[in-house]
Amino acid sequence: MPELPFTLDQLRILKAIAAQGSFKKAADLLYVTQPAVSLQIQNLEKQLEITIFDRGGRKALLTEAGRLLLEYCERILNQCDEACKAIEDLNSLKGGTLVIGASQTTGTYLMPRMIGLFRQKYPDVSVRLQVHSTRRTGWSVANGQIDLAIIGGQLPGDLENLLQVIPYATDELALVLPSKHPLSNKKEVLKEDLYKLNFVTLDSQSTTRKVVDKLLKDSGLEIQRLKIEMELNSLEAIKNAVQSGLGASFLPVVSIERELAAGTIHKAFIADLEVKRELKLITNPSRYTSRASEVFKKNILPQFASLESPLKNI
Amino acid sequence: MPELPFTLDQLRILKAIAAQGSFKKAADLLYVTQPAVSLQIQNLEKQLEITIFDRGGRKALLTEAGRLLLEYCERILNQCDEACKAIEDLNSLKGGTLVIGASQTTGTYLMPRMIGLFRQKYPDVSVRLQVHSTRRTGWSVANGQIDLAIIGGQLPGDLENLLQVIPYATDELALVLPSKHPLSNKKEVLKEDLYKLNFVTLDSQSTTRKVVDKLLKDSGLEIQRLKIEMELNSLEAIKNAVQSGLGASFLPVVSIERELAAGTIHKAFIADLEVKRELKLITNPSRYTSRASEVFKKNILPQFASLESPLKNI
DNA sequence: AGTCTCCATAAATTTTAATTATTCAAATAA
DNA sequence: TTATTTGAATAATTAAAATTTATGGAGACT
Repeated sequence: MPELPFTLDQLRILKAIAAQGSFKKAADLLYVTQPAVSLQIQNLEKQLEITIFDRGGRKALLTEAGRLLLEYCERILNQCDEACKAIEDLNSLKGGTLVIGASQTTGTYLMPRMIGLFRQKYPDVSVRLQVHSTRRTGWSVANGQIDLAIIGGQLPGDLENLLQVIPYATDELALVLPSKHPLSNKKEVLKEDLYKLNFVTLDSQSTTRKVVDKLLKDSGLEIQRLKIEMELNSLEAIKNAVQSGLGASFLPVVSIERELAAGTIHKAFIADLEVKRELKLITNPSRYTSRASEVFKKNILPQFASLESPLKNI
Repeated sequence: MPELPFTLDQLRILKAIAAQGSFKKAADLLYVTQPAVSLQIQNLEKQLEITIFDRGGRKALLTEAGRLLLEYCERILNQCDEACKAIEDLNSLKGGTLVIGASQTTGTYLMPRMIGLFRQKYPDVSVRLQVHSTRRTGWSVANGQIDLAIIGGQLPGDLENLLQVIPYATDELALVLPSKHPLSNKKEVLKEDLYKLNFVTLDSQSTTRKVVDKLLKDSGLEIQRLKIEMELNSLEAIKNAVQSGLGASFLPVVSIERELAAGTIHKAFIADLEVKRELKLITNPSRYTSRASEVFKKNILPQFASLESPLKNI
């Protein structure tokens, strides 16, 4: 590693003298005294073993070496200014990238709206959405590949206390029926009715499926008595299956808003059962938080938060 | 004038850490202690209001802002290195330009050889030769447009004591005759013989002409008695005229070497007269002396110097 | 748990840079 | 010419900044 033979301050002084044609004027311009300027240039000349200025007459004139150095000087100082600007832009969210993680469900039905809102406010920050399993998403947050993530399931225990997990909204997992199903006419269904239904479910690897199973079990249902007609690995496929009358399912309400509005699918109310899960924001507290990530958490997410979410208090 | 938000040292440290992945290793690399590195990065982060490194785990990882800054950092440091190299080259004569002034005579017959020798030794220094009148050459040296000059005449009085004038060689102004001229057979001619000759001379503006006139006058000749056949403004033209038998002339020996060797022109020895002028190096002592100029004066010129020249003692 | 590595922090020291005051030299003006 | 002004160099002092030594704490590896 070679020593640096000059400092940016010296270059700045050099540039000022060259522009002003005088040590004194340069000193005034830089708000320092004239000897400060003289000494710095002397140091510079000593270190580079060159003479930079001809101080003969009234004006300080550049020597050949001086002109050469000045060229580089201007280039270097310009680069410095540019660097500053780029950093400022990053600070003021006029640049940079926000990397968001999400599970299949949140990534498909929730994130597009959130990201849309964010981009509307900060059009100069580019956003990258990575949809992966809850597990993998968690790890990405842990090792910094992802700035923040929204998940609907449970993190592996080891990650749970490594990361900051903030529930910000509840997502109902609604019992949905084909619109021409007999139960669709009832005002509400009972737990017992569930055993009579054929279910189309997500495959058992899925986080959402696990959540549903756990919630049903916790509320006293014997899930092994539920009849599973088929297992699919896509919510869209399940929605189609339900609409075709193949069976019932528990689906996140966020994923069926359009179908409910169109009436092609029926959402049943269960008298004595509420299947709800929490949507959580996960971040890595032991890592640097980008300004964009900060803003997303503070300004965007609360607009999607339930009333009881801690985010509402920010 | 904006303040500089960082120093080159900080950038150097940043680069080292990024390369080594560790504050400590960077410190070792730069031969400083680890806290020095830590503090500088902290200052940098404070001044730019960004976080540059994620110091969570075993390795120090760049944040987004850090990566951005590093890009500029590398560019800036590269420019610095380049600047150093350019300066070094200039110091070691691997670049730069030497501007030499000369009068017509020296410029035509002497400088090409000198410059040839210089370029042979320092092929990376480009040389610019400016041939002008002695007067104009003198002024160019005075105001720094020319690094050094070789002249054969007298400088205007005001320049004389402003510039450094070093006689480095004597140049004989030989009496030359057509080879078939009757006097060419004599071993030597006398002053008196000059009055019988027809002269072809430089025009009266020329420095060389003035020098010749002055020298002849000083040695007791009545120059108005000398018959001037014609006045030309080019040495080459005069040489041709002499070779064609049109008359005699006083010419610098340096300008007729080829013709003497070929025998197409005759150089007469005058018994009681030596017409010699001094060739002088002129420089401006109150101005910066480039390395190239220094070297030219110390290494090249002495090879063309007469024994009694002060340059021989360097 | 224990050890090791790495980074942060604090206090002291050293180094560097800036200021004030003064001198010197050249350019301008009387 | 001499006096005055202006710009730069120098010296001594003061102020600021970076570096070091010493120490503490947190995470990683055994």
